[in-house]
Amino acid sequence: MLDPRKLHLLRELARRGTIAAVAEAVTFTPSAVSQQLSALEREAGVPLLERTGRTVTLTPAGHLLVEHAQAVLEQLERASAALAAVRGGPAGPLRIGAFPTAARVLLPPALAHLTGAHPALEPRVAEIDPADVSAALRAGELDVALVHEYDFVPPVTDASIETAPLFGEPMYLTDRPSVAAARSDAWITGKPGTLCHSMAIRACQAAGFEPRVRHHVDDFDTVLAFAAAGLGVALVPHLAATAPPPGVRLTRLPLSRRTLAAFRKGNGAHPAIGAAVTAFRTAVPHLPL
Amino acid sequence: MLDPRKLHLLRELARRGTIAAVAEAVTFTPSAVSQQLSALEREAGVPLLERTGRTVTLTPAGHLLVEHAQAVLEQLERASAALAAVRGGPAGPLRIGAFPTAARVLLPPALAHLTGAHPALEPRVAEIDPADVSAALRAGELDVALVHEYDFVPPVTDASIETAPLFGEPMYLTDRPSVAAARSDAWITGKPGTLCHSMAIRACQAAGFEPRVRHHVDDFDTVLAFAAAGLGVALVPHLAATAPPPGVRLTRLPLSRRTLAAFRKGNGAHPAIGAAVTAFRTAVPHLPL
DNA sequence: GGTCGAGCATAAGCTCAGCTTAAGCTCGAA
DNA sequence: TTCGAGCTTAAGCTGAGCTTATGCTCGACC
Repeated sequence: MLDPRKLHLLRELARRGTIAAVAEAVTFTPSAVSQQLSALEREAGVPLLERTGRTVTLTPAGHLLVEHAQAVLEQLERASAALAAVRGGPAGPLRIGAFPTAARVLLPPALAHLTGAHPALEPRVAEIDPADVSAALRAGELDVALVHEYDFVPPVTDASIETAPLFGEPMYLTDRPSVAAARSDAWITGKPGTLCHSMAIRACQAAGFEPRVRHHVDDFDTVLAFAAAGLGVALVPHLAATAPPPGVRLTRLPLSRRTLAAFRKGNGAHPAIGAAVTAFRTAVPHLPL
Repeated sequence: MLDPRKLHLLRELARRGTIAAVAEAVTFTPSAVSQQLSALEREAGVPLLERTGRTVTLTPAGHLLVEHAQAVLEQLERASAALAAVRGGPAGPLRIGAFPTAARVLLPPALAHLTGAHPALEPRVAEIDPADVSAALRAGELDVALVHEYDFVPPVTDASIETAPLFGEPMYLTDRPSVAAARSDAWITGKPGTLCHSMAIRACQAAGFEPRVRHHVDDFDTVLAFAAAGLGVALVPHLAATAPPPGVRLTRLPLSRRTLAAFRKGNGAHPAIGAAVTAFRTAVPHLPL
């Protein structure tokens, strides 16, 4: 019988690319991962990995098995969720990941509602950029996460992750009437690798130019302070722009950002996940949208 | 993460009813099964078994988990079948179960065709009554089995077993024009617990009487010899009635028997299973139906 | 073109999950 | 009341699977 633990390692290898990265994700040594994958290959009776020097890539058979691993792990997740549901209402630790703006604006009322409704639940929040959410969910470091997706930026596209939409909000540009009008300005974006960074780049590309990025700042309050000081222009979401500093003029753009809850596929039936999504949605009407 | 091996034990317990029977099926000691199920309960966090004295029954939560176990094991079976397919054509051992008539009539030409088309395949045949097929398939003692279903007898009804129809044949009654006309005769049926036994009982019940069963004989040649000796009447399928002994008159009834190939759900994509079903079907046209 | 470091595999050793045997408990049947 | 079928618990042993240690390969960098 195929071992789901080994299948999980194979799936992680398919996503992360190196055995070392898989080992880090599951807090094993690379040696252990290597041994497990070798054993899986032996049981499979067909090469799954191609070793070329110091790198390793999946064979077509490997990719095929990853597809099946996905289905198996999803079913196991469903079974666990069903057990959690039969154990009773939401209880125990619930690890929540959130991007900074959500952590500040959405989570306080949501968590108040959540712990009020389910005293046995122990929510634990960690800040995380949406770009890293899929990996953290798959690795079991998080149970549910708040993420956003922008126009121009592909949404979470991971077969093992499921999302539930929460709300949308418009985007604003500082001090210019349109993205095209900021063609020759200095830009303030998020750090490379974050979703906010990609979002700004893609929006400018869609307007026909490559932005000149001068400052990499993740916190939108700081971004607005920079803009107020005339250091550049930036795109900010509504939630971060309810009280702009004096001297910053915001123009609403035909761009939007959607916020979603993400969790492992098959885990949606888990009562704690359901309670969290409900709490998030309950908190949304109180937001200054 | 839930362990599929433990889930398999729970599923077997749901079918077989006692820990001792499960242990016998998987060739463990009852102690090992008991320990594994206790561990599963601990991981599940909810009672799955109810111990009342020396017997054990599944709780509702236990039954729920069995449903999920079924889905998980089916996905694992699919994954294994996909690997077997990617390994190449049908090869290796293939354990085939068959009821006696099929073993004598259908299997010789089917196996000739099978090994001719796939020399790397090593078919191994074991005679088995259709009533025991599901358990043997689930336990992994067989890979594919020939079974039959009669009118009046419910077909294989096991969520973990899948069937592929092969052929149907009419049934015959010895020395009487109809079942109703044999109301007061002595009957020859299969041994209690076999499908042939149930079939005869149900057919008589449908005709409005309870048969007086005097002889329990499984082999249809022997049955016909008994009938020729005037020891009773019997229902025989066409395949067993192509050369009745002198003195036995056969009447074709509006009853039929269907022969099917059975295998574990999810295993249908296994190349050896596919090849076997094809071979069975190829052999059917040569049968004296 | 050496040198360094990142990445993977193998060897050796150790720990613990999971099996067996043995013994005890419970309950229905004779 | 005794016996046996069935489950659990205790104790011990083996092997799967982890770690550490070591060696190999190859691209990057001076």
